[in-house]
Amino acid sequence: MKIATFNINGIKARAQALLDWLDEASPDVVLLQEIKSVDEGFPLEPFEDRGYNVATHGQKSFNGVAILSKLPLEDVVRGLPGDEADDQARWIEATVVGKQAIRLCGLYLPNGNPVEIDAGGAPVEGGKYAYKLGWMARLKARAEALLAAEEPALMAGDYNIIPQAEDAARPDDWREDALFRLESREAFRRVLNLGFTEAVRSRDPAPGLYSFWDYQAGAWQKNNGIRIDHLLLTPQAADLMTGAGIDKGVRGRDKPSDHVPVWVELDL
DNA sequence: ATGGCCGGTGGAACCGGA
Repeated sequence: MKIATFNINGIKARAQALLDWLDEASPDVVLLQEIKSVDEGFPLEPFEDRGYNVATHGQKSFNGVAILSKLPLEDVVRGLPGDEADDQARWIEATVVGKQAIRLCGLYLPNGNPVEIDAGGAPVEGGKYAYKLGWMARLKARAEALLAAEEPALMAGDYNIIPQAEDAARPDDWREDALFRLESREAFRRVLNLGFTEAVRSRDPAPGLYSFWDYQAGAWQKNNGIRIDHLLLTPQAADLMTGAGIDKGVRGRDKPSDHVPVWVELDL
């Protein structure tokens, strides 16, 4: 079973690009981020024509996540638990059943910029950086529950986290950015250290693996990228992993997203 | 060497992204 994550940056503007990639990569499941659409605006027909079931959790203009799956989507849950006041559409999960069942969580973690911290270094309450770190604390709680189930599961999506310096072409440019600041990396590490395996890095230790290249300043042409899209597997899912990769070439096509698909192959 | 974008909204410039 091939499971991918792809920040599509607008499903209506990117439907054809996504369909082209689906036709050649044939993933069984795709976790989408930044659909930038309400549920009713998602163009279902071409995906259903290709045999995908679709579950969406959208909102107007921004954010929005979705799952495409060739297998039926069961027990769909929308929204990350832990804050009833959070109305941003950044989390969706569902179960699919192959040889065995796997719980799939798709996420669009807040960017967190601009970083607002007070004189003592604490994130300013109500600011975007505090929202990011608070969201990551909620993510950790959900991650602990997934691990406690001791079953195959994954949490994948646009984490907006550069885990280590080798995950950026120019790490010095990101030192104080919300994607790479120490608090951000520590929060990501706390989740990983619960016992997750990050699919791509676990299989390839090489630097220079990126999943995002900015539209600005010729970032793609200079290969000035960062790796911020990740697939985190529970031990029971990691034991089934047979491959993982990044479809870098997608970034070089016409009208691309600024992210590319990242995928894992599981024996189930 | 330097600077460089894009989608959505709504109907012109902004907002938000990373």
